[in-house]
Amino acid sequence: MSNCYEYSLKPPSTAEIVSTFGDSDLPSKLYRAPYYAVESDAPDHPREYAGLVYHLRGGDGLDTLDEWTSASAEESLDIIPNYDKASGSESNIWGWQYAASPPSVRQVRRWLTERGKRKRQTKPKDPSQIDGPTQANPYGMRPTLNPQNVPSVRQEGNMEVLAIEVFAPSITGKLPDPAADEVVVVFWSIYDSDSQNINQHFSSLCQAGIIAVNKQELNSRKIRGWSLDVVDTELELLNRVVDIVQDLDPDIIVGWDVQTSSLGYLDARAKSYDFNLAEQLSRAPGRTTNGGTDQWGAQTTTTFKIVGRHVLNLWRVIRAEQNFTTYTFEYTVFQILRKRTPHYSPHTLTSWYYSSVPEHVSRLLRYFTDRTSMVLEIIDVAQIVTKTAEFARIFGVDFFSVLSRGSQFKVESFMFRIAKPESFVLLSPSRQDVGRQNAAECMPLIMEPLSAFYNSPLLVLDFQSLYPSVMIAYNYCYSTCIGRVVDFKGQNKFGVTELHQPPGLLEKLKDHVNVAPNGMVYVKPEVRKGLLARMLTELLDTRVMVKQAMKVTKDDKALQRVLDARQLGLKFIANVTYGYTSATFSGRMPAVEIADSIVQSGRETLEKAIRVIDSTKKWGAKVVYGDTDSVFVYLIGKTKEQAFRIGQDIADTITAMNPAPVKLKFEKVYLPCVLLAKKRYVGFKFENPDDKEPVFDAKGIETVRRDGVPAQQKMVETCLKILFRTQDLSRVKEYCCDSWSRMLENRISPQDFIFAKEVKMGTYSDKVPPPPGVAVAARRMVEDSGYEPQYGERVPYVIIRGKPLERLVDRAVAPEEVLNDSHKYIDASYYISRVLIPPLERIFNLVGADVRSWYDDMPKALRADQPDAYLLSPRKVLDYVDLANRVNIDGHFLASRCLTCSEPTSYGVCMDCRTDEQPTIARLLVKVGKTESKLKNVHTVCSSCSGNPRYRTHPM
DNA sequence: CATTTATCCTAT
DNA sequence: TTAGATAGGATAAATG
Repeated sequence: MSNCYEYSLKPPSTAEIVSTFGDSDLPSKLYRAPYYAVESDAPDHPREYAGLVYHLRGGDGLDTLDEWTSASAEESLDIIPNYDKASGSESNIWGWQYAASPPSVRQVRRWLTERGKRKRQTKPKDPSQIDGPTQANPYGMRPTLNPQNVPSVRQEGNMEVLAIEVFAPSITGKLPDPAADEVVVVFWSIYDSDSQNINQHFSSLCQAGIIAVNKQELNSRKIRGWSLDVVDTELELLNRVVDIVQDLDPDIIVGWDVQTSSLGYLDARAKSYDFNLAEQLSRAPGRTTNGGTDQWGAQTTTTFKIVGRHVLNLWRVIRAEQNFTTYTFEYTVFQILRKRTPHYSPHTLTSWYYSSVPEHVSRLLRYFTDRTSMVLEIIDVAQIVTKTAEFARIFGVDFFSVLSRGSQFKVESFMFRIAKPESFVLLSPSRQDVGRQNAAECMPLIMEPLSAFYNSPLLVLDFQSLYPSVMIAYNYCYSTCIGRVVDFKGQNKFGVTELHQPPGLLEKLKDHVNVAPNGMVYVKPEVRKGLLARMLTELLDTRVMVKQAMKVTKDDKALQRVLDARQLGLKFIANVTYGYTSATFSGRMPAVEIADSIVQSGRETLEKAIRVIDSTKKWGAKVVYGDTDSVFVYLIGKTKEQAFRIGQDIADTITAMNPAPVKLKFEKVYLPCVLLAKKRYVGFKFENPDDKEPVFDAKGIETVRRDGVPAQQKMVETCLKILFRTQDLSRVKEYCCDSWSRMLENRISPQDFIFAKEVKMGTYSDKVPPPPGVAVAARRMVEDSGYEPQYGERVPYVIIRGKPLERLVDRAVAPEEVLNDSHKYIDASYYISRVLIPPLERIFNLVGADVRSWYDDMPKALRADQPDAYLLSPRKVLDYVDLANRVNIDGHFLASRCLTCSEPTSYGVCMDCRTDEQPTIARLLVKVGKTESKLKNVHTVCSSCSGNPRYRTHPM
């Protein structure tokens, strides 16, 4: 390790744990925490802080230790092992010290008795790496932040990742139920997440195996690259899994879904043998952190935890990282690995397992081995481990906290590293204190846009990191505020506390203060540079350095990835620091007054910029929209080239008007563009003057939202493109009418009409009908008790034709139902009237077209048998009930014609054709072939047309 | 027919 | 125990 601040992200090995804590007294929680503080005024729940122990009193049995009630911060530090008070170094705490959270009474006692006896193991210090400010390092930043000081690729920093998937046949054909269905095969694969590996072929880095319960057909089937291990019983199989985990000793265990399959299923099975899997797999034998209900884990990461190893629930990791319309394994594989993978129902898999055809068994094994290695491949391609590890280093928190904890924890951890050398102690308000804060009074500026179609260049400029810049420029911080200009309600409240400044302070400092627009007074940097300003300056500067480093190391792919992750981590902290001050609901140390100062200053900065732009004659510009930190400037009658010049001029002028580092950046030119509403606009984007082809760029509208259907996204985008390219409304109309008639004739792919929205079971009000996705999921739960959507899972559904006035919820069904039930039809008129027309109407109203009339005026022949409930009043709909019923009956007959000879029948293939087998089969095969090639064609056309892989159909 | 409530998802 | 913020648009369905 190159410097003393380097610490590993890997959990400790069993040997290390035992050598640190001894066999008999392992801490209950081995996740590495930097160090802990016990707060003084929340006796019920001492809260851990990534920082100093500054008071040790009350709470968690510690109240028996009377002598500590009056302990000063200085004294308290002594009880932390290896804390070197003289130098302020905590090097060993950052090393392999693992702390329980919070320290037990026993642990504190032991620290007490061992104090003094303990031999300190501080490493010799390199002067450039001392925490305190030096000339080279004026703010005493951790060397970790300096890209030059950190070896970008560590010799032993890589982690071993083990993927586990399991197969349990289910007799019922439903999802396997851990209470009844035994696990018969376990698949595992391990790889080394070293970022140096990117040039090697992925499969060459893996080692993999299958553990199967003895079965004749299975024993003879081999999969290349996978060792086969045969056992006699399920219990033996579980023991083999434990052996393998202990033997390979991975740092991370992963499954696509570790709650209901993979490890979660194994754990549930293990319970029936009274066998604690988590305990067996752990690195601290006999320890587990599981038990009880862990709602938080279930909703964010995983409830299954193993002491000493990280358990990743891959779908949740992906959900947090990527914006997908669904998070099925198949869809994720397609999006990330760019390949297709089939999905088989538990019923099919089970039938393969019991099949006597050897091919079936092979197929089953192949399916799962592929799945297991793809889990690792996703982790590799999406850079999950390396990215998370880099974030952990930047934030100064442990690996798992990067995934499991919120932004406050990370800001705090980072802030503390700046606060400590300054001898600042963060206060720790109680929930009540936080709740008693004043209400926020300031709001960002969001202009009402001049909604229109803009045919001349529209400039977009935004202030780069406005809030962090404001904090730096005006020195807004906890540590620089000296109160209000005028007392509020007779009090001088500041955040969660009361300010008691010495009398005469303001007089003394009156030439050295900034007064924020909300009436708070802050000292200028020459008096004291604020903690937040200091931290943000470092963050932004370091980020610039990292970005520069990226430019000069273009050839080193591994390094690029690390640097990119580092840059993103820095950006993250800078962006959420404002949020930390304004976290009024759950805040750990919020201060509304600071948040208000920032917001109001930001607002005034923007307002001033707008005034200047509007009033500067030479630009001939008009501000038509602005949101928080951005301005949209219309340059009527100017060319694209002029626009780029003026844009740069505006940016420079406004930047020069503002204190550093506030900077207005010229972002892009839209030509043409549509402003629809606040936070909703779309245009053809040019980022450079010499860009030839514009990029379709939309914000807030249906094309970028995930609560519509693919057809809606495609149609809105295509119509907009036609409008932008040709400005010919008749072409748009032609396209729309064409699409609608195809829908009415049912010449559509159901794929394009699937909604998929998040479902959060257990959070819904029972006063109103549930959202459609919830109703669909609930119905499926009745059918298959094993099925319960995970918290936040996106449940797909389509809307089918139903009786008029039937509620939408009752017409929402799972997509498979439409495919499997010939009486169910996608409700084309619902989709047209309620899903497709409204967004188009909003857009084309602005150019004077009436989209709905296009539909109303369409040749009605096609729609004669479908009264359109959405065009009628509810009363009139009732008149149509009879007709609708007839239509339904008619539809029934129409759909039920023999597939080969077209004679009416209700059996798919009529009895006559059934008896005449050979020609029927031949005809059916021809039909299947034709239909398949048709479908393939459609897919090709579809994807080539949209050009966006996101809209390509995928296996469900 | 307008307003309110519940829900979802996005912009900044 | 955990948990950045607010503003805003949109739909469905109940309510006044």
